[in-house]
Amino acid sequence: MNSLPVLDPAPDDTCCAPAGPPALGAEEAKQKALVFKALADPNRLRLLSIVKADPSGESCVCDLTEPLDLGQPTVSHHLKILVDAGLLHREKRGTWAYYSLVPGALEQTAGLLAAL
Amino acid sequence: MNSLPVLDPAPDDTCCAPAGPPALGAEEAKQKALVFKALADPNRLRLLSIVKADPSGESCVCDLTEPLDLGQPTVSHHLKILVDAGLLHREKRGTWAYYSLVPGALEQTAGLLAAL
DNA sequence: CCAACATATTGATGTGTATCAATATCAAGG
DNA sequence: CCTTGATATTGATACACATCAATATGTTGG
Repeated sequence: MNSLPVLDPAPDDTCCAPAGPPALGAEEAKQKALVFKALADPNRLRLLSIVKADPSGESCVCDLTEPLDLGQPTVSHHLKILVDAGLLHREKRGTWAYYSLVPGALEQTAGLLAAL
Repeated sequence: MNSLPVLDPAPDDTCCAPAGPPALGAEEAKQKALVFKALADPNRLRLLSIVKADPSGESCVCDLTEPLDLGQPTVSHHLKILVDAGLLHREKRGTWAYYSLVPGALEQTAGLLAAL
């Protein structure tokens, strides 16, 4: 009920600031920090890595619980955080939920660093 | 007493893995997560931004406390985390401590995302 | 409709962290 | 030496978060 795609839009203060604050504004910083918060956990990095490495480009939860040695609810929780951050895409087919990288999301996140 | 430069070295398992694990290993993931943990706070992102934006390339703590509206010990704490992550460099000249971006650190961090 | 299975949600718990007040360290000036 | 000023460290507190057990939801097959 609370999906907040942090990466996609962000079209509010990156353009022609009228009296631009000298550096990163508080709001902007909070938004960007959300993405890095999603990346600030070893298991979530591994989840991204596994999903990215899969030849089919997607993985279901059942394929992700075992390599991380975590319980299924925990993996589900981490996946939700990655989806909310705009890094992963979730598609449910039948009983299974398939997760895949949002195209360009990692590159866009890398761009956040360059734009600091 | 506990400086752990996460970014600089990392020359232990990026080369010719003998029986390479399918994706990101647990150790490697923990290391990388440390850098993103350092970035996962709005105030730390703003600190980096301010230091980067300064024409002289460096800022002292006294210049950083005011724009963030935080106490001096808190700013000092955040700066330490950024230094430990290998993102900032600290140089003390006289009474003042000057912080500057570690050259290439942000680009290297962006590279971590591409290498997932 | 019911049983079985995959995933998500909830509640509880321990750990980490951001912040501040108080104090310590340490350099410069008198 | 002592005082002043800048930065760092410590202790305490409130809040966020990672994890799991238990349960709910929802889908497939009989």
